Amino acid sequence: MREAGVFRSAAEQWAILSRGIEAVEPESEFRKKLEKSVATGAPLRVKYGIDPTGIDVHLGHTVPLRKLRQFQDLGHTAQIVIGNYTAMVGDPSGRDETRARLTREQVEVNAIDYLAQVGKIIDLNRAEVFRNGDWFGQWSFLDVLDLMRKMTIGQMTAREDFAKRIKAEKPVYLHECLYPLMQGWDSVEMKSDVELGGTEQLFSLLVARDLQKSQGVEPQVAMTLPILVGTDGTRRMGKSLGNYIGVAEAPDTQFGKIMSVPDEPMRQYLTLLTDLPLVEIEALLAPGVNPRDSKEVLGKAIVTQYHGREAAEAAAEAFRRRAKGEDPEEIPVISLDGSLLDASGGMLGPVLIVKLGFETSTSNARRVIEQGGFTIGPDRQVITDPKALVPVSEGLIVRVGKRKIGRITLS
RNA sequence: GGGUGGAUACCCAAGCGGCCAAAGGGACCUGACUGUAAAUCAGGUGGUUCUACCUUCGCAGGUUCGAAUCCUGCUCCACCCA
Repeated sequence: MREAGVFRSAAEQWAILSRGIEAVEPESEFRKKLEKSVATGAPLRVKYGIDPTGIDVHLGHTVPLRKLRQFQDLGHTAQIVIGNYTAMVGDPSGRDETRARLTREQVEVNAIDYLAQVGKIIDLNRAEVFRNGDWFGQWSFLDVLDLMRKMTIGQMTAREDFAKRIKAEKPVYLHECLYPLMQGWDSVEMKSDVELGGTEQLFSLLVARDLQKSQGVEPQVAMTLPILVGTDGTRRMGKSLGNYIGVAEAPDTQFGKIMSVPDEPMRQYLTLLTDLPLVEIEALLAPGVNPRDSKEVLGKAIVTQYHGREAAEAAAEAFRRRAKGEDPEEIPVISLDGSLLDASGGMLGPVLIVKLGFETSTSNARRVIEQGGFTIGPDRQVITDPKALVPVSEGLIVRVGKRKIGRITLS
């Protein structure tokens, strides 16, 4: 941590801050702000907005958050704004569908949960936290109209995401048009110098400049970061797409998901999600290096950030065992109601699988059995007949597929 | 306000009276293989007391031996005209 008013040179800061970014608009203004900050000893206020719409902060969110942390480490002020009011509007950015509206209560619960997760990356003790309901909640309809007159339909519909939806004959609601204006107004209230966001946020980030100028506030610069692709390697990481890795997820899950990411986005992941020096990253990506080994380095680096080095090593080890077909060191114990067994201590396979929570329907469990994905005991006896009675005993090890495993304890 | 087109399983999207639990793609699951929970290949994916039965094609009714498919009303969406 640095003392307030003590900064590295603007050039040094630029070298650190420009890593992995998509763009800074306008760049010259940003350099000037840095220089001015060094000269006057006044830290820059760097804003990052979060919509408390869900509860899982994933690696995609950490890209701007990690950048914000870099600013913090250089002595600047992190400004987190919780869009508790805008969440009730729904951000259209990068979306081809309208977002659902959330209730006040949901938003507040989410906000608190969010901050807890964000705290893994940002030092919240040194950050300013805002809620935009603090100002929007006070507004009258007249204020809203005043805000709306700052932009035209033409400007609005020029946005790619809206244009796309219009072309696809999908609805664009008026309230969604208000979103960038509201987000921009946050910057007016917060007097932000820099705002971070994904590339799809560029429009909103620039709207803020106009609003700030109109209110006599020094305009912010927009720093955009690449959109992280998800574990499928093609689409953006997102909760609704089911291709995300959450910061709150278990070490094994995080590690496993990293290993399942296709080879292509490796460079992006290494650059944006780790602090590894760029030369080391190039070495990991060099031809001849087994991508599996590079992914292991990446996986460990990421799990370490959220769970510590020890957990990362353990996750890597557990993964290796699984890959070799060995059982994990610790097999979870699952209790089973003994009265469900018949007189000879047997149970139908599909029923057993559902009772253990490995599948949600007996039909599904039946299919898994027919496909040879169900084994029992230390010698991994394969059961392929869904009608066969499985002899259940205390301590029996049951496996479904490659990842689901449990040791039965009767109760 | 008028007109036209549309609403199908997790998502996209065929089907337009019986052969439809509903083509195809994505996603997911299982198996084989391996560089791994990559890639590739094969199979599977509404539910159940499973060679049968039950529930599903925006919602509610109706016609018919029989409807996702035809008719009526309703809800929602897009586009065109005003």
